[in-house]
Amino acid sequence: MTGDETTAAPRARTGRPRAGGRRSDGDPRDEIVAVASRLFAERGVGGTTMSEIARRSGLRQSSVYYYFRDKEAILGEIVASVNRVILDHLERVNADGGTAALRLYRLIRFDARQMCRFPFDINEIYRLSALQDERFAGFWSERQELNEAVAALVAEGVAEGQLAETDPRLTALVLLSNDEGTQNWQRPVGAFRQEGGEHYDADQIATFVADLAMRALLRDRGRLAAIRRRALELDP
Amino acid sequence: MTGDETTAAPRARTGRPRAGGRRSDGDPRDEIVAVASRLFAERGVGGTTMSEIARRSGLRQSSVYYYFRDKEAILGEIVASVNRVILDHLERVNADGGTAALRLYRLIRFDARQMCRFPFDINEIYRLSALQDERFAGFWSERQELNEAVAALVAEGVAEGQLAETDPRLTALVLLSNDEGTQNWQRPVGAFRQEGGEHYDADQIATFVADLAMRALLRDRGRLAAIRRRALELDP
DNA sequence: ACGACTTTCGACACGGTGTCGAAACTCTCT
DNA sequence: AGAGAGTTTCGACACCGTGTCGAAAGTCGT
Repeated sequence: MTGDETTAAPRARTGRPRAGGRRSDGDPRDEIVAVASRLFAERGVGGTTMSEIARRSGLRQSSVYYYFRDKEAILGEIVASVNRVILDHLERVNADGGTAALRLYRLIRFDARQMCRFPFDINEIYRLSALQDERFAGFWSERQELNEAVAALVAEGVAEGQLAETDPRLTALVLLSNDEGTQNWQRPVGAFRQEGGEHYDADQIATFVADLAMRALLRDRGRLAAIRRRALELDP
Repeated sequence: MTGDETTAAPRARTGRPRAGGRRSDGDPRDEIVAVASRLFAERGVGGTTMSEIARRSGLRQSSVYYYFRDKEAILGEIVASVNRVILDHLERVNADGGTAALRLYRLIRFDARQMCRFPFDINEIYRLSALQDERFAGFWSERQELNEAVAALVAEGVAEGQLAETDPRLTALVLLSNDEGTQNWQRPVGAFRQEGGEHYDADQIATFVADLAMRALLRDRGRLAAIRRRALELDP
């Protein structure tokens, strides 16, 4: 949103005026993305039509193709930052320091909570983006980066003697799919919810998932309570 | 397949003959299901058209609607027995007896291995079936039955003193989504495969997932090796 | 031979995707 | 002031996939 819109009348827009006289409140691209985000959350990507996105954006169906090549291009825009959030948290966690076990706990708990709160079906996104590797290359390389970071933390914890012997690569895969699995029990909106998660909030679920992971991994499980306490201080 | 096909010429089929002279080798319903299974595994349900199912079944596109109301009806037929397999194993495991921890290990390991080998994307199936609750009610009630059975095993193990204190309901959810997560690392066919799982076979992954689960849950992790050994004897 | 039944097909309506060319404006230059 | 370029939007359309409908083309029984 530029300054124009909040004070004087918005400056004239070039281009053909819209039918029905409705003007965009801002950049049509941003509005399309916002509208599509809500629809993807409610109905999934497959259940959302370009016509509906256009209609709710105040455009005709064909106009959307002026800004986006296709529906997957809109999706790409929306999910471009998904992994960035958890990778930024990883950097923060590593910058804060602490044992590998503490940092791992913080990361897992953060990721699980984010997945609980994530409005989109991550599995649908995985599958759609897997079908178009080139266009979602960034998404996958970031996801791989996260996997490797978790595996590295696990390996570090084992080397420190705080974590018991384990295969770091498989462990990372399991931990991250634990987090993703939470989407099937609790999500802000969406058609599908498996019974069971609705009695808990995102924090409870995330803390539980992180606890269970550390119970599996810690050589001395007596240390879990202290790790949890410290993590909750650092990431309320 | 009836006896007719293997000896004498197949008995005349009523109804309009197929274009191109090709005859069905058996029940057209069964052939449609078989063809659709392969296509759903390769391309996902969403990526499979009724035209392609018809074509590979030797029919015209509209003929498929004579046997199935729509694509989801075919899917329903295919997945009708998915949960039955793991529920049957649960019955077998309970009939065999043994501690709750042993039975839990066997169940988790079996489910994870089944998920590795399952050609379809379980998450796509979840989402498609969630959108049509009435038609997939059986699927969901069986899934819920499995959840409750796992929760009950966990509760029993805690009561026996073999498993450490935990929330049985959340634990069941985590364990089963561990199993499902394996689909993203290894599956017989399918477009999507997250890097990491390809170096392991289904047995290795399943045993690892079961091990990690028990490491989290067992009060005395020293018992894990004996449980694993016993489980591998019972379920090679 | 005829009618009932079954299985299959062709034609079609409808909805969704995506393209194309033009409408309807703004802006700049002469 | 007018012309041309550019931008944004729209209408029309081709194509594809779903799903329906009525008829074709058989078999079977009376």
